[in-house]
Amino acid sequence: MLAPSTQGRIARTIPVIPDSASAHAQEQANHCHSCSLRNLCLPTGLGESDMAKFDMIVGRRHRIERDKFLYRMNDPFKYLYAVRVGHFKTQRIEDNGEQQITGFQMPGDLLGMDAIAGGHHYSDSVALEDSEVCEIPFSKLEQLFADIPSLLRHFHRLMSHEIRREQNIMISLGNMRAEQRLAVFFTNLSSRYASRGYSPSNFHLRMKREEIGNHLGLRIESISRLLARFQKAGYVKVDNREVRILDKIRLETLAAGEMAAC
Amino acid sequence: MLAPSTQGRIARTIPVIPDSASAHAQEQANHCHSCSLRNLCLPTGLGESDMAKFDMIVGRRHRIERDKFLYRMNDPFKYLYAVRVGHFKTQRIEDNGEQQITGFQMPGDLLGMDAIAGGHHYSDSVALEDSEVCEIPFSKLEQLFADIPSLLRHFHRLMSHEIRREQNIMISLGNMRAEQRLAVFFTNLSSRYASRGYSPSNFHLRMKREEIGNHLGLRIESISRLLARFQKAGYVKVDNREVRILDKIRLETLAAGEMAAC
DNA sequence: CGGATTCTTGAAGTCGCTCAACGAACGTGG
DNA sequence: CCACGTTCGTTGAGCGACTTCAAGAATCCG
Repeated sequence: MLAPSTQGRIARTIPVIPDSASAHAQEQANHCHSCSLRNLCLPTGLGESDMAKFDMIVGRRHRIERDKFLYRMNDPFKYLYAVRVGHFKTQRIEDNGEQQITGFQMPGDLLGMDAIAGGHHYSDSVALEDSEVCEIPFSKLEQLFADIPSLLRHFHRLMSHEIRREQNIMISLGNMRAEQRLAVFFTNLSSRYASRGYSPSNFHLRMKREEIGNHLGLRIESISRLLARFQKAGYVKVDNREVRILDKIRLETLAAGEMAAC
Repeated sequence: MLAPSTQGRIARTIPVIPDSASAHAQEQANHCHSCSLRNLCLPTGLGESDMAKFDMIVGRRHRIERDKFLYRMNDPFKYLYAVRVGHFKTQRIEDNGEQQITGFQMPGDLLGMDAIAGGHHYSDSVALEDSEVCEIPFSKLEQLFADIPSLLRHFHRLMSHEIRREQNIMISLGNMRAEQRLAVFFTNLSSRYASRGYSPSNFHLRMKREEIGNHLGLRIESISRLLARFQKAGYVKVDNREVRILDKIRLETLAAGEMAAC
């Protein structure tokens, strides 16, 4: 059954992935064709035989514990990674300590594309919970592009999509009020969960308030106050990191730039 | 002679490109191998014969008048464009009127990569002065990738580089004070002109104050005030749109996050 | 020249930040 | 299982950076 909702009271350390999907991932660990993410991930749209070829080059599946790094800035670049289970954040930390979380990744998302330009990773990737990734050797991927034009085409779409995603964040950071930024953040999370078969109205935040704030260019106190206001206004119900979207329409209106009445 | 500096008092409508380069572009309009931008542009690093192949697929060179659109959001995507002469801005305008200038492009920069994902352009591209672009049919480019692996590799580097560029803007918008953002903007412009053989310390702003402000998430009045402060502090000399960087070190210190003394 | 656009400067206002204190949840070790 | 230190989150009061509003100066360009 698709569209399992994230569960209610789960201790933080346990990956909040529906048991069925999680078990599924364990059992059929090594083949894209049986992976539930094959319609989101890099091999999307490949035929049977091409997907098998792709499968051949995919390296080991790695488990990354919570708070551990998948890669660090300036690490040599050899692999792209596809998130299989769990959540990650990518961040850049400047010499002077300035930090920006550039994105949150969930199953099906591809990590490491910003490393291609320089041969070294350009950001850190940190697991927000115990997670798993598929390791994709980039040089082998490049060889495969010659064989499978549709794989190349999809890869370009993914990179282009990443550029778009970042443009959207630029709009958020450059143009929007705090309230609107947070509304956009929630609607975005919601639709990403929806396209992965999870509940769009009922999910668990894998990141701290501080990380949300950093990503949105706001302080932790602002996030806290905004959540309180959203809740008071009846847009959402927030219990610790458990979020229930109560008024999707109003939230989307906020995200579109309409000011809140309160 | 390389490193020509931009010139002093030039009317706005005239492209502020050194005469020699401009004439060069006119005369040898249709071949990458004689283009002064071949070390920045898409065919960078190709050998003679591969560059000739690439040259074959490059379509017409277009002239775009100031304030005219190279493409508009939602236009069907057929071509990437390489800036040959002049400057552009790319912007996204949301339904509610929110606008964000996502970048300023100069000769050698590649335009339109955000369109690959959806088959339609995701932003507007507007000429800031009378400009010229080379039109690169994307479907032919894709075919060529099979022939010229090094072209594909460089294309990936360019897309990855675009992702990095936008991450840097995210840091600017999310983490930095107004002062620091402007300093970063200037040092960035400076180094881009330097890598194109222009003076890094003496250049003409092709964009309005308002456009700088929009790009940096600030109001036009803030830009104006900051420029006045920078000038008073002796970091730069600003005469209308003519900029001379007087204290490169201090400006870079500001850009790195050190607060100004004033 | 003269209207329109762009830019500058000042004064007042506001949104989000800083600082501070407290409370809740976690998780490690007894 | 509870105790206790630590991390994380909430709330309030005051402040400051940037915005908004407004007016005027400079520049552009037909």
